[in-house]
Parts: sequence; structure tokens; C-alpha cells
Amino acid sequence: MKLSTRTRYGMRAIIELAENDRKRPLQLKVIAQRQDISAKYLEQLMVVLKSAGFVRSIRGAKGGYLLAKAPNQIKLSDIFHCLEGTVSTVECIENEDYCKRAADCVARQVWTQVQEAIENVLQSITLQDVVDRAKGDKALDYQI
Amino acid sequence: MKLSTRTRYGMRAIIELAENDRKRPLQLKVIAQRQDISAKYLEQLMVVLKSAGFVRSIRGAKGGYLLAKAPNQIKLSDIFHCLEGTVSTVECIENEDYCKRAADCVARQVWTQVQEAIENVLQSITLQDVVDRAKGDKALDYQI
DNA sequence: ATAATATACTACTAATTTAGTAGGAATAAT
DNA sequence: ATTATTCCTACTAAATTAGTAGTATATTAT
Repeated sequence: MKLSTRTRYGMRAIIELAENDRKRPLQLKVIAQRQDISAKYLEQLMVVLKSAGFVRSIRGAKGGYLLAKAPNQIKLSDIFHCLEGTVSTVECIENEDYCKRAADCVARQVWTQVQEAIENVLQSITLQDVVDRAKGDKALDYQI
Repeated sequence: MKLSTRTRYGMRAIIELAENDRKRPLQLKVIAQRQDISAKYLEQLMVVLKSAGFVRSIRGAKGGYLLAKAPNQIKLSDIFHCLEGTVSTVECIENEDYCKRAADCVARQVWTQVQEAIENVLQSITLQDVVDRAKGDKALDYQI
């Protein structure tokens, strides 16, 4: 049950933006370099994040990307849904017609529980929380 | 974050076995038919479940498959791990060397939380629980 | 013994998805 | 004008997943 690089890269990229000053745009190139991601590939992921309204872009020289909302207004679940094409662990959760057994399928019940557990975690964390956590970690480093 | 059919099919198959009388073997063909799975494909999944010790088989005429342990001794997490090749949402959770940033990567922390949530759900459910649930559902049907 | 019924094993193939590349167009700053 | 950047579209490569095929082996029943 691996996450796609799509989701992994996209999440890391938007965390970079959340950690970045919201006034100065951060260039794709820089994010790609810092996160060791193919710039061309990341470009496509940014399109997705942009059209979903999480980031905005400034074109041309000195352009780049910015977080479009306050980091405490963006839940990880939102980003996750936007990146990971399929939200559900199994098709039949969203689409009951997918399988005729759906209505009384115990396996489906289990996968629903799993999915809800995932949702709960991701809904409970905002980008702000992630940024705070990162800062906390760094503060800890200095104490050593 | 879709589950592989491997996991979905395998889980449904072993639930069939758990629902079945533990004395009489259930044939692959029957499971495949009931669950609408390619018999030849399921065959390969049964090998996996067998070598992991969850099911045992009886060859030859009147043969088939049986649950190898009491259903209350098999947690869904065990089956899940055995079927779903990769247990972790991201490689770096198990293998810290996979990425040099791992040690202080906040994304990694998030995925770890997600993974733990999944584990918790699956560890809390045994095959017996699933069987009981299925029976409960059927009992409910009759009342209508 | 032989036929019938099952699982066991190995190898191949097809389909789908995922990841990544390429190249140029549009836009903005200097 | 030149440079730096995002934007857009299409293509390609790699990997994974799902499924098929055929043969070997074991067991039961007649």
C-alpha cells in the first residue's frame, strides 16, 4: 500500500512552500533541488496543486510559487485527496454499484474502517502543524 | 491509495474460509466462483496465504483449502502484511537509509502516523470478528 | 489400475499505472 | 532584447499488477 511519488513529492513540495515566507515566491527549481525531485515532473504536480487552489504562481523572472491560503487553513487530507487520484482504498466504498455484493460485504466494511482511520489522521493535521513540528525539531537540534 | 486486487481478493478468499466449516475443505473453484475471481489468479494468492501459514490445503479429489488456525487467532493485519507486498506507505519508514533526509523529515512523520492508524485498525480485528459481523448482518436481514 | 478431481509449480503475457522527459509558448523583470 | 520563470501538450519508459497457460503431482472413487 505504497503512496505514489505523486503524493509524496507533492506533499513535500507544499510543505516547502508552507515553510517559506509567504511574500516571496519560491521557484520550482529550488523546491525540486531541495527535495531531490525531477523539476519537470514536479511541474506537473504543481499544476494540480494550483488548480485545486492550494498554491498560486507568479510567472516570469523572479516568479515562483506561493501558498494560496494560510497554512492553518489547509488540512493534509485536502492535499492528499487532490494528489492521490483515488481517495478510497477500494472502489466499492464510494461507488456501491461497482460490486453487487457491496451492500453486505464484510470486507468492504473493514476497508471502510481503514479508510476512515486514514482520513482522521490527515484531517487532524494542518500545514501549520507540520511547519511547527519542523521548527520544533530544529530547535531540538540546537539544544544538543 | 488503492489496495491491490491481490489484497482485496486474498482477504475475501480467506474470509470465505473463515466462514466455512473447518472440517471440510473448500475448493478454490468454489471460492473463485462465489467471489468472482479468476481461479488461476486466486491460486497464486492461496500459495502466499498457505506459505504464511494462514491456510492449509488438501490435494486431490475432495480436496481444497482450510483455515490453518482458529479464526480468532488470525488478525487482519497479519493477512494484510502477507498479501500487500509493501506494508509501509513510504519506503523510508522501514528503511531510514532510503533517504538522507529521513531523520528530520516531517512528511515522513505524517506518513508514519497514517501507517500506524491503519495498523491499529487491522490489528484490532480478527477473522472471527469478521465472521461474527457477517452473521450479524444476515440475522438482521431475516428480521426485515 | 484407471479415471476424475484437486492443488502445486513455473513461466509467460497483457494491461494499466506511474514516473519521467522533451520542447516550445507565454509572461514578467531587468 | 535578454533572461528567467511558469504553462501547456505530448510522448516515452519503466514498473507493477493482473491474468493466462500448461504441466506435474496427489488423492479419491470405481
